[in-house]
Amino acid sequence: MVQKNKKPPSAAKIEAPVAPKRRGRPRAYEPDVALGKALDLFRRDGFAATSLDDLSAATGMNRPSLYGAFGDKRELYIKSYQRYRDDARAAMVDIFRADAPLRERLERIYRIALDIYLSGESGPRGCFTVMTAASEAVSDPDIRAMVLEGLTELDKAFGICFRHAKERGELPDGADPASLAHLASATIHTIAIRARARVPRGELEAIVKGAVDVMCRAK
Amino acid sequence: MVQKNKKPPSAAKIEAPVAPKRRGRPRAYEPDVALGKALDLFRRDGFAATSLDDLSAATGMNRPSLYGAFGDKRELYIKSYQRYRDDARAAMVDIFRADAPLRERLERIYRIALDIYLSGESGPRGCFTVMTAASEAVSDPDIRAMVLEGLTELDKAFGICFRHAKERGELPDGADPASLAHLASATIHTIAIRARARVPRGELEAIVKGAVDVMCRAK
DNA sequence: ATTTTTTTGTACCATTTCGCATTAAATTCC
DNA sequence: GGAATTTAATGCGAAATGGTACAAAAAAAT
Repeated sequence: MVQKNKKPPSAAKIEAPVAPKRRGRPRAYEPDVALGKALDLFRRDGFAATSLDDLSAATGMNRPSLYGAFGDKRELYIKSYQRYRDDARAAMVDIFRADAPLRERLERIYRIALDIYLSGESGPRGCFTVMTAASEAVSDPDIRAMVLEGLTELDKAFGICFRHAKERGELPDGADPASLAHLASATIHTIAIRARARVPRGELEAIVKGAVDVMCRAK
Repeated sequence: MVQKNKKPPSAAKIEAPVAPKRRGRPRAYEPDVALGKALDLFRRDGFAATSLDDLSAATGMNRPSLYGAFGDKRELYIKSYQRYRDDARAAMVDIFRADAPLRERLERIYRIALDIYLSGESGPRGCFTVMTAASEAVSDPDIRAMVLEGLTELDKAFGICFRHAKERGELPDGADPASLAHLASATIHTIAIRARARVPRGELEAIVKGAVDVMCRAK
């Protein structure tokens, strides 16, 4: 039995949006929730320390199903990271777009960030980028590209915030939006790291408050 | 043959400082340089991805010798981390102690930090704490304690800097040394992460310059 | 009912991993 | 020179790892 083409050539244009009425045995998992479980594991333990057995147990999928659905371990890791970035972006994009005073926007962003970093039953989960992706970035060009993309995306979003605030007169003329944006990103990074060391939320919030004060002081 | 006491009880007070004239076969390695090699590996690949074979090859010691000299993998990791922290502290302590203007002190600290993070033949090595230790910190209390200690130590050192600067009138009365210290640490953290993503030194220096400008602006 | 298609479940394989047991080598003390 | 002692070197072994082959199962299509 030679199976050569993965997609039947006849079904070229038909793209069922809801219930594609798949042909064979139905899958016993939902890809989205499975990917979420994999993401949790990778985020907690990193790439190397997460075994396929762990992933299999957490997702409820056996190894061949995992492989068929997401590819090998590295592909699953990358898909998990993409998922993480999508979720984080979705949680922040509204705030970045919103037309609110600078301080309020910053406070809301950092509140979301703390929620992301501190959630998790078995300890704070930290930030995927900072905790594991940055480590892989040195040796893996694809992951490195994703990390760089994420870093500059955050810088840019903060940059728009500060430029906007400056135009509105919330910042002094001498203020440099790009530098402030880097400081805002740096504050994200430092709380991600500290969260991982189990620094309690109150302390992290104090650090954030101090940073916001410095970044917003229009003196 | 039962060997029970590791040290001969008779040599209680004698502590030869230079050449102890050891009794058996001389070791073929220097513990210090071997630990340095192990540190390089752990820093590059993290705990899980570094195998004892890798460590054995890099140090030139075979596995049992490694084991005898440093204990198991986790102990070696911890000793490597201690070594890293000692080196980093030694490289910075003079600058922190020095009595120089704030801006100059900060610039020198960041120059050292960049040197540490960007050195290495096979890509930038980044910061041990940020790259691998913070990941282990969630599950390993000992490593967590070391990470926390390192974080607060840096915060405190910067804090002294800023308090000192404020007393000297280099900062406005409204400036909060503690908040500025956290921002200074955050800048360390952000360049450590970016270095790992192979952001070139020039960009990192620009980020540092902007951060220093914000932290030093005495307006 | 039979065929086709897709997924599941079990089991397996080659490799790697950590740790240690054992023997050989090199040095000091007597 | 020989005993004692410390280290090096080889290699074993049990367990874990990433990946896959293969057959059974569950659905649609004919």
